[in-house]
Amino acid sequence: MDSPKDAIASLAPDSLLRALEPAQLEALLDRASPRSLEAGDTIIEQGDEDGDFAVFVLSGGLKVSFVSAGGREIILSYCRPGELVGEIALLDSGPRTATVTAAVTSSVLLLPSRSFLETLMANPDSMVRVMRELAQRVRQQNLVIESDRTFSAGPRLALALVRLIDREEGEGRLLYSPSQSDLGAFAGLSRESVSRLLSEWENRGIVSREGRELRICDGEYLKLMAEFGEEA
Amino acid sequence: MDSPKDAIASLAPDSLLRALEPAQLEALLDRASPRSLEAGDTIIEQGDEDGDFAVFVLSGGLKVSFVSAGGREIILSYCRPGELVGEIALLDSGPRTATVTAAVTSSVLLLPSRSFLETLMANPDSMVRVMRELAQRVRQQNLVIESDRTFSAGPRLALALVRLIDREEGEGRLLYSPSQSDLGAFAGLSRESVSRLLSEWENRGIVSREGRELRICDGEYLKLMAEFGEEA
DNA sequence: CGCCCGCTGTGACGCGGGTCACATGGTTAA
DNA sequence: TTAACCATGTGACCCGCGTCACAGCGGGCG
Repeated sequence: MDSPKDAIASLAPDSLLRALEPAQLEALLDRASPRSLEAGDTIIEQGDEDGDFAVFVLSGGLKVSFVSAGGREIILSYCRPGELVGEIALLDSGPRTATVTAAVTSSVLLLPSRSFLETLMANPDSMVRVMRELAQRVRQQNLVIESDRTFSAGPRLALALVRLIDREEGEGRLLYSPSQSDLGAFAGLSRESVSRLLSEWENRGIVSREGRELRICDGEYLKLMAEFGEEA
Repeated sequence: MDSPKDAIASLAPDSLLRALEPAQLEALLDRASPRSLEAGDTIIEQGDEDGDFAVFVLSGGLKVSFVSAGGREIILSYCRPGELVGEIALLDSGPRTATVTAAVTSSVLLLPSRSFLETLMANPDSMVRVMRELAQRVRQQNLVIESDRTFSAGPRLALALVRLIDREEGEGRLLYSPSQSDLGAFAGLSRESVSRLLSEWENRGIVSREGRELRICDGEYLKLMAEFGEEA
């Protein structure tokens, strides 16, 4: 069987829900609704006022994005199994500011606001974990702001790719197969620039493409570029 | 007298430390060190490994910044009284990624990691507040990323100014008197662009300058520009 | 006083990358 | 098959803003 509990057990040991006491986990799962998503399915929509739940990723991967004032899509992050999404609107009870869609077939757990907060309050340890996750997110965003402001197109795309590398699958596989438009929205570039950069990198042997699949050949190089800029 | 406790009492009612039980506050203050800062004094340095304390702003204002890979300064935010800074390194026990200096004469409270966390754990309510503050920060950063990516120089500078408006002092006063370089580092612009924009806005009556002091005349206009772009 | 240093204004120049336009190829539906 | 659609390649153009260079101006200090 593939009950939520099994899925949780297979996650990283420091993942949020694994921090809970069995009894509390049980109680939380009782009130949570599991849900399966096909690639492209939307689970949270930008602008929703009644965002009374957080989403916990059991398997697959979610894409967090919003459309900016200019009408362009901006992809903020991709969430992996074990991560929590949508808890921000829940914490400050504001409206949803981003849309969350499945990047690939995924299964998630919808945690209703009330029971989620209750469980947290009853388990300070897990609260520290949530705070830690928020802290990481702030750090990650600082990186993106730095990258946006100080680097040219190459390093920015490099950062986007590095953030997409699948840490489970070996050999430079990505979390999913993004279109060039997606990469652009993630890196803050136009689709055309992405296309030109990828061609160049393919020639240099940094990435390769088999069909529509993108493979990272020299991840180290990309990491250096993302951190230090064009000529590392 | 102006003991920390008095200072705290004068802060916004939803501020973090005011959430504590009197006994807990007492205990925390016992282990905290108050500190006075002159404008320009540094209290946290980017790269510090032993960042075992958070900083609570009692009065004045702090500037949070770091120097990017390109050597340019990036200003992430300005902290007002009642806000907490430097808790991120503490939560995930990473190194300090930003430098914190006093923008004006300020008084702060240094909260040692241990007692801070202990107090939080003992008071779930205050933990929720910290989470809320982190959530706000994430939202704010999303805004900055959006602004960086979709807007030209004008709206970006507008956002920087809006973020600097002093909500206490009426009449478009700023938190402090930033140099054009500071504004550039905050908005992600060159010093020269800031200069040109401010001149233009002064002609249009949107801002005014008395000496080195910058005054916001039409804050609403700036807010619109920051949110929707050049021609609002 | 004269000197230096930091902040500020302004012109000229160059280039990175966004935008537009169009071609190609692969995939689905009629 | 043809048509429609989408993702992708690529060239040409253009303009915003960063960079460089320099000038004026306080203000502090020896």
